[in-house]
Amino acid sequence: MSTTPTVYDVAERSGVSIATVSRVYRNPDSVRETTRERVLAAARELGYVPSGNARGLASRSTGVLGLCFPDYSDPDTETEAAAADADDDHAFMLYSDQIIRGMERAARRHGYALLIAASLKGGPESLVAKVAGRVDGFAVLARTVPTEDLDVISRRLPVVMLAGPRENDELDHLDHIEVANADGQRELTRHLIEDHGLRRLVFVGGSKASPDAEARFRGFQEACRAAGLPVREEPDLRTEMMTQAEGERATDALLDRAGEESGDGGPGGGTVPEAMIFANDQMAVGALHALDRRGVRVPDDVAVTGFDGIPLSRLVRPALTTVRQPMRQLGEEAVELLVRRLGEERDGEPVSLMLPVTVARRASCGCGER
Amino acid sequence: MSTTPTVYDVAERSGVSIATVSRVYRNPDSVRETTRERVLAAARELGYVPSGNARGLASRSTGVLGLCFPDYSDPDTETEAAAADADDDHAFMLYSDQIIRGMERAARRHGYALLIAASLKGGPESLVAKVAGRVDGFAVLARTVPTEDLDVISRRLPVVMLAGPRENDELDHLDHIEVANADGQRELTRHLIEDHGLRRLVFVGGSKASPDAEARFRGFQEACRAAGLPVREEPDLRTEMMTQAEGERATDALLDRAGEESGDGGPGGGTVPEAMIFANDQMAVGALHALDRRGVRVPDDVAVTGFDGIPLSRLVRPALTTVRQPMRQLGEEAVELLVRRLGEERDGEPVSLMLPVTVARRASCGCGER
DNA sequence: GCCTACTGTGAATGCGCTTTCAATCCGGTT
DNA sequence: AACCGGATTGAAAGCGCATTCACAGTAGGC
Repeated sequence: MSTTPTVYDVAERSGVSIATVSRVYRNPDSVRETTRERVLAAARELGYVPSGNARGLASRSTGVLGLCFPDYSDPDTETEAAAADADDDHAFMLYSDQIIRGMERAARRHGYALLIAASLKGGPESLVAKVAGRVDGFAVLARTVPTEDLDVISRRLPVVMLAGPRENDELDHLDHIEVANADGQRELTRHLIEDHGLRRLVFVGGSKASPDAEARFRGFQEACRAAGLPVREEPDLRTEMMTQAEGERATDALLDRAGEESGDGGPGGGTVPEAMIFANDQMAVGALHALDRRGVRVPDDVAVTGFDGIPLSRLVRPALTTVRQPMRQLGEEAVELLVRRLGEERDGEPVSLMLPVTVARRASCGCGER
Repeated sequence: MSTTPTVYDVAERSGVSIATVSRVYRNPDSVRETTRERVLAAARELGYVPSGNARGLASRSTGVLGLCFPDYSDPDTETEAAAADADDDHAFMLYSDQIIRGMERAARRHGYALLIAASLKGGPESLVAKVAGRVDGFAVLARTVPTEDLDVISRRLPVVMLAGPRENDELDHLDHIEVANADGQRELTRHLIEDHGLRRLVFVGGSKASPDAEARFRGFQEACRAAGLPVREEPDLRTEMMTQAEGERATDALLDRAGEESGDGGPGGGTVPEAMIFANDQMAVGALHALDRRGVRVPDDVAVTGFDGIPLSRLVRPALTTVRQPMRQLGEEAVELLVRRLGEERDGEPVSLMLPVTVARRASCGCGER
């Protein structure tokens, strides 16, 4: 590893010019076979590997696409987490993992590599500079990068925003891909109401800061309205995090509340819900635990639904009825869009895709096997 | 996006030289505050983002680490898989996902970004060139990159090999991190023998091509030898793939065989095993299905164990006793090692780490909750 | 009021490769 | 034997930034 060989070394050793060496790698057919062999042999002997940087600099393109996503987990809990191997942590990760996987695959198909970087909350623009400067284009999970930075960067290279609604008008020139949260929740709710004849529904949402959760709640509202059920202004319960633990807690809270109310004489055994609708799978799984613990049977006593379609959702018993999010596809679409932006459609109207979701009817609502 | 601004543009606009612009980004404190502000303002107005390529070229380092791992899934099954969302596929991915996650985190801690690239089987050196040229160092999952290429590349930048034993002598100058497969399986087997008093064990391994599976089998052999049990030369059964489906099939085969043998009068109810030991969790989970189907109770009638500690392993019922592989840690260690190689310990004896594993005693062997 | 010691900044060079543009080579022609 | 068109190859000019090295200011010290 004394001094890394360059085109010059290879050129000298094989008795050609550096231009020819370059051509051997870039466009092999334009070099006579005998020459090519000679160059490749020299390269092999020298241990030559073309410098991506020099290549990129000279050709003004890196062949790399990027992805910025939120940090996996709290740095604080890191040491404990390593041992504890927390469930929530695991499930959370799948979210971005799926996107990574989708992007990686699509990127490879187009001959790109994938650069990934999680943004730590505090870290300012180091992330941005690091990634933005080394890629031909990249995708950002909503709320990962400060709007201001995005604004600057998007002037230099294509950026596509993933999930979450357009944040504000400043960024509406960016391409954007989201998932049909509202549609999915509406359809799922409709299913519960019409196909299962359930009426007393409760919706457990996340914080207002989660655009996904909010969109889902809107879908819920729409379904209620369409069915002529009372439409509430707010979720029956909000949680700060959308974790299993919170879902469990929320369930306890709801059932306790219902118990008290029916205890003091509600209207006809009253307020115990027939269906508990959670804004994501994590919470729904937590709810299943809580219900199991309290001896409430699912779906016989109460139906439970989630949202996301994480793998865990169909491993639990009863398998969770949910809305499957095409996260992998989201990643793939992001790449397709970027590639298009890097090709013919350099400019052109900003695109805004909404990926369709599908309702997975499983046991926890009374459908499916078991 | 007409023409992307460069240092020159920023320099001109802010009335300084390009050297000063560069300093503002590289070493802000060396520039007077008023000047710095002026430069940053100009940069913002212009939408300037430093070119990672130019930076890397000039400073001979990229600030990026790489990871090469095997392709996620068959390209053939891609379209079906998207819909089918195959379980095996999912679980397999977790393997590399965990490593990615570990590397990403550690890399970020050290100020590096992570470049990932799955290697397609056919693709020749494109992968190598693509990644190797753009990173300061990288990790390779065993058998992902042709030995020959690795040899060339490792002369240019640090490479650490993950999992799998050293392949052969040619590569023994590479750093190498593996997981204590044999130790783990030995300890797990010892547990079954000594703590549960089980004697009639069967081991289901994978193909000989899997070094991990082979190492695990060795651990099994050692435990048998230590306990004075008969030591077999080969696993009781080998499967081609190590999937759930195969595990299920293998289980059927074993039980059918045992049934026949005891049917024709084996010695005392004889050859039905007391414990079925699988070389990985996937197969063990498949086995649980098969056993459930056949009405064989676990762990009462037979104990079952896996290896890997995939999340699924503790979601199944009964929860699977297994050996937990620290994949995330593996990723982190890889980065630590690379960083060290890029720092003080540029050269020095090749390191070979073996990460300790821990046995997770759960219900499927008769331990644990439930 | 001249000299030393810094602090900030600019000029210039090169990192390793791609990419015209032009020169050279080749076999076949006239 | 001079000539021609395409196939190969070379020469040279950057790509955008980091980094000496040297040079202006500016203080502080005598």
